[in-house]
Amino acid sequence: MTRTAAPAEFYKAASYCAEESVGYLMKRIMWSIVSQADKRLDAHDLTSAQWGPLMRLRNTGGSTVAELARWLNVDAGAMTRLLDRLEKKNLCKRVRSSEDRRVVEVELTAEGAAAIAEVPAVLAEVLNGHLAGFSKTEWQALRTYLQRMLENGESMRDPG
Amino acid sequence: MTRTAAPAEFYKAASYCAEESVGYLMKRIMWSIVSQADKRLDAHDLTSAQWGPLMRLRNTGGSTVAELARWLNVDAGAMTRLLDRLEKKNLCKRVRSSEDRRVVEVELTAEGAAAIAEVPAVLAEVLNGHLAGFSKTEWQALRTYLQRMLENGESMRDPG
DNA sequence: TGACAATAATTGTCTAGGCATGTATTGTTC
DNA sequence: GAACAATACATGCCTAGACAATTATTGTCA
Repeated sequence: MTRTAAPAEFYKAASYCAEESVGYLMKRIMWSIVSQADKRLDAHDLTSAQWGPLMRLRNTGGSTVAELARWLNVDAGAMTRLLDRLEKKNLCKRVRSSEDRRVVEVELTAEGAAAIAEVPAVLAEVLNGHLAGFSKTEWQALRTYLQRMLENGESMRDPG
Repeated sequence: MTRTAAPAEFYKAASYCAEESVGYLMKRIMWSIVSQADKRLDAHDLTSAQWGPLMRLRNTGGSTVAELARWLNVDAGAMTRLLDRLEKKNLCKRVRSSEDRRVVEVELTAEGAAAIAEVPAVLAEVLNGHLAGFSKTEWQALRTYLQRMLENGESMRDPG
């Protein structure tokens, strides 16, 4: 049973200022990363919401609607409709499972695989660009900090 | 004229893995922060998209549609419709400017101010929770890293 | 086995954002 | 002052996500 650290006291209600919070900072960094990745990928007619599930399909070699929705942290209904759009563009294919007839298996088509071929290179380039000037030590420190924030968030959600 | 640092090479196209990237980490932290703030605020019938402009109005003591859209990094059309919804709930009020008849000035109503009264406390609490166990030095280092990433993103966007 | 819960996928309805277009107003330039 | 660009706001149409309800199927347990 791990003892959870007490919350920090860096931010106070009375003097709270959005511009100075790590939340707003991260939000702006995400805007920057997503918009730059989108700009480099829009020739492929793929939106930032669309290459997410396609990449997941590529990495896992096939998945299901529910698993994709969980991994991308979106509603199952939203995933159904996103897959509708992807399937209409022939980027993925849905097949009803024979073992469990509730689930629908999703796989990447050849066209879908071609569409995301450049995604890893673009993401790597954009991330590396945002980390320009970082030493390896600094990069690792940043990842450790982020990992700790994520774990703190999880223990806030679960009954502490 | 500041010399821009060369992009880092932490991520490579061939071995790119979403789970290990700082981008996916930050995305998950933002999910965690937003969902926990929303959970603590939903009694007030305010969505995460709605307290943003209201807080900005509170901090600036009034603004315009375009300024709000710029600050929140959204489309002016989206802002118009968001303000439609907020105005329908009597949380803000729009008045055509008399100096420049193109602009519409937006102000917080008393009801709107009441609705966001607890937002700063909730945001401070959620952020502090995610920073549990951080020393002041670590928090400052994190902020510096994030600030540098943001600046890197800006110099990628502008002609380098 | 039969009742009941749990899970998977879908659909309807809402909020929400992006992009293109339209309209009114203001600034600029000749 | 008239033509033109620029700006502010609004609207239409699309993608997208959240929530609730529905249906089909599977698992569980008395």
